[in-house]
Amino acid sequence: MLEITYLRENAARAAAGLKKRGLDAEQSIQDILKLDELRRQNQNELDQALAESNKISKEIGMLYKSGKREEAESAKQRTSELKERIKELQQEQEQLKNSLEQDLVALPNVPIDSVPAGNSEADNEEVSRHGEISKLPEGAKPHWEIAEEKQLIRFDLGVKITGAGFPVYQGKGARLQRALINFFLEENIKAGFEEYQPPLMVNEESGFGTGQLPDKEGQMYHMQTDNLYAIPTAEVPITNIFRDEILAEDSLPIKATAYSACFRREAGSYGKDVRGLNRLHQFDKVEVVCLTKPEDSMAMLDTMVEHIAGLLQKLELPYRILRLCGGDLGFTSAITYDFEVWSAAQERWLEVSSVSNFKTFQTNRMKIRYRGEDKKTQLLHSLNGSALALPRIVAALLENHQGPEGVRVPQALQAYTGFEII
RNA sequence: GGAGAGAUGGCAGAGUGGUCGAAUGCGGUGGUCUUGAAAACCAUUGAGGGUCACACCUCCGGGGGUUCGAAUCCCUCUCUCUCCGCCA
Repeated sequence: MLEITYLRENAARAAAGLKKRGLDAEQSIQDILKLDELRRQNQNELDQALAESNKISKEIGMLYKSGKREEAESAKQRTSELKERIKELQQEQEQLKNSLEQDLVALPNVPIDSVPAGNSEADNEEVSRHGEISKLPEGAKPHWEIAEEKQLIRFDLGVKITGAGFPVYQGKGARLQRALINFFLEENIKAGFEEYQPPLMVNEESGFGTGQLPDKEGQMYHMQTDNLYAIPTAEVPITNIFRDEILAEDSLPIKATAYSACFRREAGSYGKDVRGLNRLHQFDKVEVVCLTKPEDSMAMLDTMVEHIAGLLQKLELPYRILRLCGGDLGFTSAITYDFEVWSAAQERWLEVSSVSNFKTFQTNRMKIRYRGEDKKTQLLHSLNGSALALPRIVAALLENHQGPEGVRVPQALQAYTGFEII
């Protein structure tokens, strides 16, 4: 949710920024500012009426105390009209607040200056490309065939016990998963992130906090009996840890990492994109979440990008970094870098990480603040990224590192797998 | 699943109809003292809205009600804790 104070002062800038998303928001921003104006007017009136009413009440109290019953009774008469007026004003205030909130919540984050305009993936900017994209030898296979042949991932068993999109990992496939999780966590810890193990289910409030609710309600699994949601990413519980907190300046920046299973209904996505590990209902991911002072968030974004790039390099995977265009940007993000690894057999890029700076968009909703030197509370900036999502990494590892002897485990990972060849 | 207790400021914990945004203690901050520190003492210390700044308004788990007036009374919801049962 954008800050109303920001809109008051930067209406034109905001509208220009939102245009990069292909959104003409000029009118709705004007509407919001108008509502804001009305609301404040109304509140002024209401406050005055309340002040008056408070004053009279106090007087009545004192009159009773000094035994002047009659005067007190007559003072009571005066309040009835005032009470009516207060009730009216309060109802108006409620309505104004609601519509203001509703309109405000409907606006996506304003992209920062460096975000290119554009409508779709095609307009994303390739920032850099790393590693060799080598042609695979004759007879090379897509990951799902390798996984099936070597009994690493049992899609059939997943279907049997749960359903499509819930694979069973077996033998070296399971050990590879565990190794990757450990590898990512250890690397993140080395980079200064603190490890957390969050709940895999969250309440409604947390869903609202990070913005999954109410918009993406259908994307989460919902346990109706207890009204809990299975997390689509560790971002949700981790960021919500800090909801409604005022953090001490010297605890910043917050750098958190967590492994979690992630659950996504992926309603409406079918076709070849869902083949193998490309898209699942349950998958593993190690996430990083940061909270910084406003002035530090862009530097933190760079640090995160660099760190994630390092992970992919250690896995010896060819990858590229994209700066998403306005139209491809998530609702809450001000700037996002996507990491894509090359799927050698499918001959296409697969997204494995998305690193974003949300500025105050999330923290405004969650009221995550800190107290600066001037003693005033101020909203923090939040950032997060995958470091990394496993399934597509596994797909890329199997495909890119396949050879006549089997699949080669990258050096950096061998300490975690305990084997060199799959 | 059964029974009970509770939800107040960073924490602990008073407050049962009026000057209570809320005693007290701890913690935090500033100061006095000290070579320095500790201790002691003094002062200060919730959040949000509003304002150029004040004034002023709102908030004692959420919602509703009674009343001139509610942290305090009533209704309702949510959550937490304790005991018993079951169980990894």
